[in-house]
Amino acid sequence: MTPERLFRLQGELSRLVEPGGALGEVGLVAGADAAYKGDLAVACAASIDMETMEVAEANFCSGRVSFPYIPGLFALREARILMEALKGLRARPDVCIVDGHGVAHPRGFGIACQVGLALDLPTIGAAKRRLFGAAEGDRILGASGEVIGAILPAGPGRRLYVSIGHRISLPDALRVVERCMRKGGVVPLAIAHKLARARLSASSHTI
DNA sequence: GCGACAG
DNA sequence: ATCTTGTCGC
Repeated sequence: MTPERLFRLQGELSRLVEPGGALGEVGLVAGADAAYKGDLAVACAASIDMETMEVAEANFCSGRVSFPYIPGLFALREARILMEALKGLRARPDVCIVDGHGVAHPRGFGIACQVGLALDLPTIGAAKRRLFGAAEGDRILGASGEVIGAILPAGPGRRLYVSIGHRISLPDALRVVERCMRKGGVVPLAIAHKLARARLSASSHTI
């Protein structure tokens, strides 16, 4: 599998992304993230109650990762383990926020798209740094004259790049993310991040 | 040729 | 992302 083949595949798959879909009432919003120690990875899917912003359920998946981190191919490293963590949740969340980009990607198919498409789940990509596209004004991320995402202020000197993953519109994605915003960042992602790191630490301390 | 480059 | 001390800001 050459890099060129992977690039072409991402481009083809990007056409399967559903940039809309009716996102009804959101009761559970999941956050998906992973922590690493060498090639050992622990992923956490944290389901958050949209009303209280409290953890309703959390599921983990640990394993070895073989693919290295390459900008643009992040999904090949982390999508599988994130999906396993998500599939293990007893209650299927209404939408999932993934730590990474959605369509704001060189080939329009970031990790949020891949996870959403594979699980047939509405997903949102939320990244702390830009990968593709250019800021158009203060709040819009665009490319080739198209809006590919939004830029949200996220604390002193910090920004959040939001783009759709699958089966959701950008306005709906923004509505969900903004409701999840706190001082510490995006609650579902912050929780998933914290729990993944805690689980990783606990497992590595086991003899 | 040079810079950019999710986690 | 992860490895890590002191340090700047509220």
